[in-house]
Amino acid sequence: MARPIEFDREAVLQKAIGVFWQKGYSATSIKNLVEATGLQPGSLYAAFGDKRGLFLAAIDGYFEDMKHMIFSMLHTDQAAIVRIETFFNRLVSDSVTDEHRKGCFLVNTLLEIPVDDQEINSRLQAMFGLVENEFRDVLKEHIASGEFASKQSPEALARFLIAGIYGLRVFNKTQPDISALKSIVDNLLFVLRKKSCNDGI
Amino acid sequence: MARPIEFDREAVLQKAIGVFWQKGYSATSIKNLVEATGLQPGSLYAAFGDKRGLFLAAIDGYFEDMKHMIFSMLHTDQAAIVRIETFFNRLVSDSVTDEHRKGCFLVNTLLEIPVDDQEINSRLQAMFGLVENEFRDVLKEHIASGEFASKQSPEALARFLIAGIYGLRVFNKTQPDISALKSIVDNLLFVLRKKSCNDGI
DNA sequence: CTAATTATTGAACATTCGTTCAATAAAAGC
DNA sequence: GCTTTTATTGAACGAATGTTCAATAATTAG
Repeated sequence: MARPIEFDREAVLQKAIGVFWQKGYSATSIKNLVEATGLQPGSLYAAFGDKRGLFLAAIDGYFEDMKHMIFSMLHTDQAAIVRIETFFNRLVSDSVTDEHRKGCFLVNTLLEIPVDDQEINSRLQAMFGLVENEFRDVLKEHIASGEFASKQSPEALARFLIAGIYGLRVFNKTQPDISALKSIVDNLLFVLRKKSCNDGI
Repeated sequence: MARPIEFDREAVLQKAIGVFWQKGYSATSIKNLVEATGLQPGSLYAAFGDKRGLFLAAIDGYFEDMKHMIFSMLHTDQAAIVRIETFFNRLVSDSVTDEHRKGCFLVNTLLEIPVDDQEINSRLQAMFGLVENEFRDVLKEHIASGEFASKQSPEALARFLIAGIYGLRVFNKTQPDISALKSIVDNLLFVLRKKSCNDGI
């Protein structure tokens, strides 16, 4: 019935994610996106509305990828604590591997976008909330396993791990040192390891 | 001999810090700075060179203020662990007080500026390194006090606390909740509290 | 008061920004 | 083959960007 779309929307989106991830929203120009995607401005606007629309799509696309990675690590038949360890080990190895040290696109965005931008911030909040709930569920299992006795709620522990993820991502920006990151992870997970001993707080 | 400068350089710098802090480097325009400082472009350029020069001065000015606050809390006659507790309690109360949730200007900048900007990143690295060393010294005292027995080095523990600060600052962007922040701090400081028990890592 | 020096002003500069749209190209229906 | 529909192109738009500089104002030295 009409001329078909020539480009692969998903491929274009991945290119856009790469640019926004590396440069941030404000520092990314349409010219940058045109060059990276190979699309002309008109096609970009027809497909995504405007720069902000493309950015929102980039955030969503990134989170979709991230969600799959996280789920694949947290939903295995291993012990709960092992799954969490796996997650953090992967976070460390990914951090040192990333040569451009881009960190987490969502964390970067969270700090770049002003808090009064409700559209973006409520999205980010929902995304981080979803990850937090994933950890909470795994921590429930961990507690139920009897390997770990604490008065703390799985919710509080999940928030602690989420803050730990943030800390690692930012730390990697200043000191991309694998042994430093590993020792931070060790201290983070220490809180989840001992049977008693940790209720004096 | 000549016409004297009318404005207060320090006051202008503080205004500029406020704008850069709230909006970030890229999203801040000269117009924003002109409006905030009350200076005309020409005066701004005469005093600070260019936008980047003003930004660098803003970073330096912010760190100077921050350094004084940190030093005042970490150099008291209280026990080492109490000083660290004081620091984190202050961090939490400041976080929830900050109605614009601007977080830490330096952390925001760290995530905004690409890693290949050596001039800015080496400054930030030096600044965070200085804070890390402050914590390391207090942690040395803490270990020496005998209140805490661990195989871990004060350096590793300092890195852990620094990552904890990062984590708290980012966490506050998504969930500015005082009890959540407090529980994160509790878990952070738990690592420094028990005498033995924490060397199984 | 005059001359010299420097600060302040704000209009003007060349770019770059995000965005639009008429012209063109490519497909499908008849 | 012709019409219809939609995708692609890329030049063009006004607005905003960071920066400059000639004109003006304010001060001191002599």
